[in-house]
Amino acid sequence: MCYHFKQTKTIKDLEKKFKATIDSSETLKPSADINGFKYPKTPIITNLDSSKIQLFNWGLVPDWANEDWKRNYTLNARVETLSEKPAFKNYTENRCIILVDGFYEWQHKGKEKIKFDIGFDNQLFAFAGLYSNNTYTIVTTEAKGIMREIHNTKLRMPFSLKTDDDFKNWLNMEEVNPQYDFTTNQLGFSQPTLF
DNA sequence: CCAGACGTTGTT
DNA sequence: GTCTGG
DNA sequence: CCAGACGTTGTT
DNA sequence: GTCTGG
Repeated sequence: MCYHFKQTKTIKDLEKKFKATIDSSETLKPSADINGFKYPKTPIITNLDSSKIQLFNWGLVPDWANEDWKRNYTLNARVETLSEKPAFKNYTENRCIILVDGFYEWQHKGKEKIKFDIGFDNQLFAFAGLYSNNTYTIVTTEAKGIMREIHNTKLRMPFSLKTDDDFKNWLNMEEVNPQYDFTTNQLGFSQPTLF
């Protein structure tokens, strides 16, 4: 799963990395602590117009949902069942990528929980996502590589995209595999990295 | 048949 | 809106 | 979809 | 076996 990530880069950095422009009327708030449970607006790119960076709210709300829709439960979407779930099946072609430079997971060690900052050397990358109206969900997949050590209870990780081809393939419904050669940074302890 | 769900798996 | 548990 | 009913209508 | 309430 993925409920906490960071997007600390500037508009200029985003535009350069993703070869897209952001509408100046939008207010981008770089943050090292983006919490899904607050349904924040964060930068994404949709397959409708990949030349534009837009700000959508995290937590997908289906068209038919009423006002008490629990967005907590649509922060993530399992890639294995996207086309089966009522909340997601209509949106499997509403592809988007979520622009980030890292995310957080807590490794369980006995009773302790150790926080990790995970990414690709703090460089911008993206999560695979789906959107409905102005909301999105982050697609998750089975944990691989180092994520199996860190997210050692649920064994899930965000479906991460790193290269221009990855971005394009996800948006165009082409085959794409998640990247998982993450760099990690243990927070709150002396040693900066593990493994 | 229809009311109720529809989703994921948290650190605080 | 569609699916499903009861 | 499946567990559970599936019957009648007495007074003792 | 078939119907139906939940």
